[in-house]
Amino acid sequence: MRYMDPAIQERLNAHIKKKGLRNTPQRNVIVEEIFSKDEHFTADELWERVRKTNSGASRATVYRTISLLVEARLLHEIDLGEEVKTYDPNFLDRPAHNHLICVDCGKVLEFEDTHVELLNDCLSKRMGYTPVAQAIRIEASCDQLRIKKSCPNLIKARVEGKRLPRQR
Amino acid sequence: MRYMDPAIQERLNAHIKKKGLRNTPQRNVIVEEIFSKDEHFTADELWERVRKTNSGASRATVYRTISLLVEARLLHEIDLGEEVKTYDPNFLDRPAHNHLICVDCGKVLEFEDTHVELLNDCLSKRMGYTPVAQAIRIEASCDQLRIKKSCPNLIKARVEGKRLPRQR
DNA sequence: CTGATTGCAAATGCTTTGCACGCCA
DNA sequence: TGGCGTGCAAAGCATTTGCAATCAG
Repeated sequence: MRYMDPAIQERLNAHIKKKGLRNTPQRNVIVEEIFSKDEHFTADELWERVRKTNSGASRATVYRTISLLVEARLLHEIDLGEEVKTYDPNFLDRPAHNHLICVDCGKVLEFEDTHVELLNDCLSKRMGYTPVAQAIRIEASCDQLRIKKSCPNLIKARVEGKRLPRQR
Repeated sequence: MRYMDPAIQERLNAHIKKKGLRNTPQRNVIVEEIFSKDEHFTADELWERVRKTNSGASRATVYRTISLLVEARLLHEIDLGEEVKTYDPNFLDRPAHNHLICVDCGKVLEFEDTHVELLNDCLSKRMGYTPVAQAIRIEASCDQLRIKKSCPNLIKARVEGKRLPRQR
């Protein structure tokens, strides 16, 4: 459990003011719910979490708030290779991070790496384009599982009954 | 205009045989349509192209054939940051390519770069995961446009009435 | 007061599916 | 002949939107 970074509230207020929007209790509950954890989520998962707060906020408002936050660049839509859209609330802390997905257990890890910048520079020189943003999804297999034949995440995922990645 | 690589047909036949499936004229028309160009496409764009062949293949069969080809790993779903799914028929030629999207005109360029392999090695050492696949989308601005105030792609895109990227 | 925001339900848009018929092997 | 593949229309599903009521500033 994590408390919401005050910088989020600040930036959101700035956005709201700039756009001539208003403050509402429903929106505040949803924003609080999003940024009180560092978990990735889908719209539906967020709606479930919001519902449990008994704040009365509706599904439509959840969707509208997500759009608002994405527009304000406080929340990012990320590509995890899933069918449904997934959102990531951690870009204020780590603006340049990307995602690694374990093909064995489905666990998502965030990473930052200087090779991404090197790649950007290289493309700039070779292709005549200057990168402004990148979205990298890396699917990888767990070394520990291959070597030791077991991996704590996989065991945990099975115990929790999570849907494991499709096998190839 | 490009002719379809015979290797595609071969691999598709192998997949069909292995799965106990059958050859049909509708499916052949759709496969031919996909691999006769190196263009990325959405299901709906493909359906339009197939319709013009007057082969009588239906929209449902277009969707079913796309699924079949993705499963056979002859076609890849790619992340261009669009709302609708986009498919790329060029992975047999260049299995490790990724995509750069011009934020000015929307043009999509394919690239391969050794830094991606370096990134993979690095993650392997640092995080204990061995990458098996990656999907990289880089958004970049056109240097020529910034320097010369004009870019042939942008002019072309405007003439053709293409929808330009949303401005930020 | 003004108009942004909300909840609800209906609408939307892409994709999948059930079914009966047809066709490949 | 068996059962895979097809077209059609209906269903599914996530997301968006119209509307009237409500509420913030």
